[in-house]
Order: sequence, then structure tokens, then C-alpha cells
Amino acid sequence: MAHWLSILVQTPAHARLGPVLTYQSEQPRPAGTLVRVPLGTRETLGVVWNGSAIDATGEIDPDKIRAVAGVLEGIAPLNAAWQQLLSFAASYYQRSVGEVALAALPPQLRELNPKQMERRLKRPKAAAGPDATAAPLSAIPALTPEQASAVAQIETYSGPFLLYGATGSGKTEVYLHCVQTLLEQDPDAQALVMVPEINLTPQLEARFIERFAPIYGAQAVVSMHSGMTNPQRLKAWLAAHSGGARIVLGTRMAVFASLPKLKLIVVDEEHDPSYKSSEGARYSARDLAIYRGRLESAKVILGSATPSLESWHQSRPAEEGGRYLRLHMPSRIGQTGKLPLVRRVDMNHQPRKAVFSLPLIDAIKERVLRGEQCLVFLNRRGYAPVLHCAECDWKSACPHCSAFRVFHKIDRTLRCHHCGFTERVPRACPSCGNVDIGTLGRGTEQLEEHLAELLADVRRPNTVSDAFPEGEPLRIARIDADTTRLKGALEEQLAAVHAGEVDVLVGTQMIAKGHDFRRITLVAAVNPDGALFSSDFRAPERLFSLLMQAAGRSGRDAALGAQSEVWVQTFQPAHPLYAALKTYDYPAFAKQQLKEREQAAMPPFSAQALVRADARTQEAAQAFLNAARQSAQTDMAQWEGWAPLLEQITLYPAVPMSIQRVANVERAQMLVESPSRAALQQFLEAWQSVLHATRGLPECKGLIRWAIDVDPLAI
DNA sequence: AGCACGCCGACT
DNA sequence: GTCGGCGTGCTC
Repeated sequence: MAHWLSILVQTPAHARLGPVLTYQSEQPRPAGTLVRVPLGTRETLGVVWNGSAIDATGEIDPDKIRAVAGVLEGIAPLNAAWQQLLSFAASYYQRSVGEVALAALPPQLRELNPKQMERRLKRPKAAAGPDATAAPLSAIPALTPEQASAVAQIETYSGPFLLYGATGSGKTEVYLHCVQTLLEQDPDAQALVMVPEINLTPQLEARFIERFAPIYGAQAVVSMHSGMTNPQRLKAWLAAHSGGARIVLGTRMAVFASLPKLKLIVVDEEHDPSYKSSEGARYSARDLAIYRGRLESAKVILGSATPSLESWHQSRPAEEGGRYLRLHMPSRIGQTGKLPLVRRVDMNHQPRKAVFSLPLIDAIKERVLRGEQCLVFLNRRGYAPVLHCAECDWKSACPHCSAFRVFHKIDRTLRCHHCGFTERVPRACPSCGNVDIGTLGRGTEQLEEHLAELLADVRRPNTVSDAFPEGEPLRIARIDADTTRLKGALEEQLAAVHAGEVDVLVGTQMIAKGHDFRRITLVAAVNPDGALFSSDFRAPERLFSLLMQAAGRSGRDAALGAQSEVWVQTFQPAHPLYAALKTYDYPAFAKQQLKEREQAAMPPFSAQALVRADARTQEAAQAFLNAARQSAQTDMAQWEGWAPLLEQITLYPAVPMSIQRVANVERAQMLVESPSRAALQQFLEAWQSVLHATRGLPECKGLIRWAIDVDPLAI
């Protein structure tokens, strides 16, 4: 007799299909079982959900129920905790479970046919156990008192923990130590360690392999990130799912890894915006890590030198309502203990239009003449952000976007950084024919060029590197998304910096993160003021974090640490953000920001969601959002018992997005806010059906798609 | 989202 | 006469 199974398949939220489909099967299958099912004309991967549940929507024609095509033999069902995690993620981020769950599985599980799958699973596994070929275990550094105290607290309490440690305070050593203790105590236990970016995985992986391969074998450590090939991803996933991998390192996607014996989760640089996904289900891996930790009784460590204000607020003293335990490690290891001196240059007193102030140029010269390296930041790539005609006021607008195309001098192109549209730079103004067209603003390319001119007469000292003898011109290098497009280019360029081939490094924020430059003693932010006046209320938080991280790049070498400096060129030298930066007083900065947020009832003192709409015309996008808003305020208010809930919800009018048009698609958004997270959740869930219905309205013709972003990072 | 079916323009 | 454009509609 056949059994009826509820099965998840990959169906987008807007498809008019239930979240689970009903299939029949000769045998009962436990929830979590991976199966292949027919769907329309194709066969697709499905996950058995809630065992023998009768279809929730009720009336489907029994004749339409098709049979399960097969079970993925040799792969154990996903456990209840995993199912619960995915159910939660789907409902919290307002997507269908099918979409979220199937996207969380490695792509090859979907693509491989049964025969290929069988072959993959039969592959002989490398013998578990110590890896004889691994380098002999190098001495494990003794913990500093601060590290030892943090480790002791993590072992004593259940967490979650916010490890608030200065750059260079040795947070990674704390992670390594906690993982090591865990694996020694529990022969099955697994740990999940997340980092924000792929770029940061190789060095972390090297450190974990160095530490753990000699004890547990190299296959005990696996990585999960989007830079891996599909076969690599499947292999890592299977290793984690089978329990063979003891440590999983990865980017945000790793939070969904199947880890049957998960006991510890580390979220390094927890404040980093990369943990929030910006497409599909817009989940926050950091927030899901907290949920998952509680769900599976696994300890969670969030680590940062500049925690997100959300995490900082959650880690206030327990008697004030804090839920995380804050562990503080203020000291940098192996150094004089001092962070670089922060110097603000008041650009109001510098020549108008100066890119580099005189004192900064002098300081850079002085450093390179001593054989030290300098790092210069500007968060804008290209040569100039706008090309401009002084005669007729033509500007290099992108024809497809509401943005300017950026002038790239290197290949003489105008490039739109939003849609990719690229043209050769015109010789004369395309509008009036004036041949004297100029640039407005500057980017990293121009900075590099300008710096070369300013330092043209400076010669290298003889202390730097044998390969580049005394008396040669300075080497100025640039690292940004343009110079690192090719695979391996970033590593190559970083290696050149490490080798001392570069005297001055110019780049965007991508060089601020994680890289351990030994001989850099001066870091300069050329023009960071923009974030102070941004309409995004999180911009100051990001700027502070970026500048703190940049400061962490300077003076990591003990011998040079004492004299290292961070320079900030600003027109707002008295701004409280820079004042807090000068004393590295993150707590003071956070306190001030949180006070502002509380007064304005912004996160973490309120919950937000954003509905974004893409359409052919701006009118259609806004009409859709405003109609859905109207329905919420009139129709939903009539629903039995909904009025009190709706009173806790604020729906703001639809507004165009800050870049209103990208690739000829008009974009608008609407903010939804509530003092209560629960109320917001309840509202959004019910509102989904209203949004679906709104779509069909005549004034919404031209709407392309819409999506809800819960806990958006940028508004 | 896929993937079909379906009805109108330029090619072997 | 076919290949193929992407508009609508369905998938347990």
C-alpha cells in the first residue's frame, strides 16, 4: 500500500505552488530523506518533510499524485535540527521552505543522476586519523592572560559570547583553542567557523590545518564557500553531513551545512555586512548562527574589534537585559601594546582641491625613506567618478542607470559600475563638441598617478630588498576590484607587498580586511567624510569599523609598532566619530550611536523590513508598493482581531531607491517598521498574500518582481 | 524558477 | 516551407 509523503522542492515564493507537494511512495520515508521526484516534465531533488502529513492545502486531485522516483541511497536523512533551522530561516526571511532548503544543499546533489551519485559516494575515503605527511605540530603558543580568561569563560558558560578583541589581540588563537578543547573532549563533536569573505578563508584554513591535521588528519577540516567548484562543494558537504569533517570553515552559506554533531559556532568579524545575503532569501548568517546555536545547544562565539551595534547592545550586562556574554581582550599581542597614533588633518586649512595634504605627503616620504611601507585608502575605484563638460554641463551619465559612468583612464573607458555598460571615452563632449572635457572627483587610479608625481623625486633607501637596490624610484601599487579581477591576482599582489617590492599601496577597502602587513607603519584615509552625511543610518558604524580595521593594518611588526600612525584627512575634524577613533574608544562611539538609535526608534530598538519592487516604470513600482500599503491599512484592518497588531506596524510611503534605475529597471522600496519583532513577523507573513494579490492590479502592470528584505542593512 | 506550448518573422 | 523570437501557463 502506498504512502503519501510531503516533499519540498525548489519553488520560488511567487510560484502559485504550495510550499510542499504530495507524492506517493511504496515505503514510508522519514523526514529529511533526500529523494528524486518528477515535477512537470523534469525530475528534481526533493526533501521529505514532516513524514506522512496530509497535504495542507487539502484538495488536490488524488490522480495527480505522482510517485517518488527514487531515494538518494547512502545519504542519511537530514536531521531534525537542520529541518528546524531551515523552517525557521524560511519563515523569518519570508521565503518558501522549499526554496531555502534546496538552495542550502550542494548543487551537485540536484544535478547528478543516480549512477553518478553512486560513484561519488563509493569513492574511497582517505583514512581518518593523524596525517603523517603533515608538518610536525609546531609549538602551540601559550595563551595570554586575556586569552586564557576568555577561553575559561567560554568553557564555563553557555553563551552566546561576544568576543570583543582589538585587532591583533589574538582572537583566532581563542577560536583555535576552543575548537581544540572541544574536539579533545568529544570524539564526535563538530565545529563551524565562519569568516565574512572568500579572500579570508585560505589563511584561516592554513591555520586550522596546521593545528589540526597532525592530530585528526587533513580531511578533518573542510571549507565551504562559493569560490569552490561543484565537486569540491559536494565533497565538503558530504564530509560534514557524515560527521567525518570535524571542522567546517566557510562564508555565510556554511551556516546551513548539515552538521549532525555541531557543538561550537564561531562567527569571526561578526559586524561584517557580508554575513547578510543580498539575494534570494536575504538571511543573516550571524543571526542564524545564534538561532542555530540555541537550537542545537552549541556554543556561539561572535568575534570583532568593532562589533555590530546589535551585538554590542545584546551583550550589555545581563541585569540590563543583555543576552550575550561580552568577553573583552583589549591588548595587542607581542607589541608595545599601543595602537597607532591617529592624526586628523583639517582639510579646511589645506589648499583647495588638494588630494593629499602637505603634512601627509611629508609623512609618507619620511616613512618610505626609512624603508617602511604606507597604505592609502580611497573607497572609490577608477580614475574619476564623473566626466564633465564645462561648456554645456554634460556629465557622463549611464544611459541605462540613474548613475554616472566612471572614467577609467587605464583603458580609456567610461564604465557604469552598476550595469557594466562600457564605452570608449569620447574625445570631445558628446553634447556640444567641446574638446576640453574634464573630470570631477577622484578614484584610486588618479590617486596612484598623483602620488607618483608627488613622490617622483624620492629614491628608495638601501634597506628594503635586494631585488630592488638603492636609488630606484619608489614602487606604488594599487589594489582594487579592477586590479584583482583575475583569479589569484589578489594573492599575487599581496605577496608583492609582503616581499617588500611595494613602498606605497593605494586601494579601496578591500585591503583593509584581515591582511597581516608587517612593515606598514602608516595608513591614510584620504577622503572618508562621505559616510558622515550618508542617509544610511548605519554608515557611521561602517566607517568607524573600516577605520579601526585600517588602523589594525598599521604597526603589526613589534619593532615598528611604536611609531606607526593612522592619518585621516577630513573637513570635519571635530566630528565625534573621529574623536572616538582617536582614542580607539569603540564603547564610547557605540554608546553615542545607540543613544541616537534609541531616540529615533531605530534598530536595535525597533525591527525593520524593506519591500523592494522592480518594474518597467517608477510609477508601477511605487503603485504596487503603495497599493499593498493601502490594503494593509484598510483591508487587513477589517480582519478579525488584526487591528491591534496593525497599530504596532508603521508602513512608510514608497520611495525610489537611492539608485533609482539600474540596467533600465526602475526600483522602489518601502520601509516597514515595528517596535515588536514578533508583530512585524506576524504582519509580514499575513501581508504576503496581500502582496501576491496586489500584483494583479491594473496599475501594477509593468512590475517585474518584488522581494521582502527582513532586517535590511542599508535603507 | 524551469520548461513546455503557441503563434508570427527571416533563413537553408 | 522550417528555425526561433519570447508571451502565457503549469508543475503534487
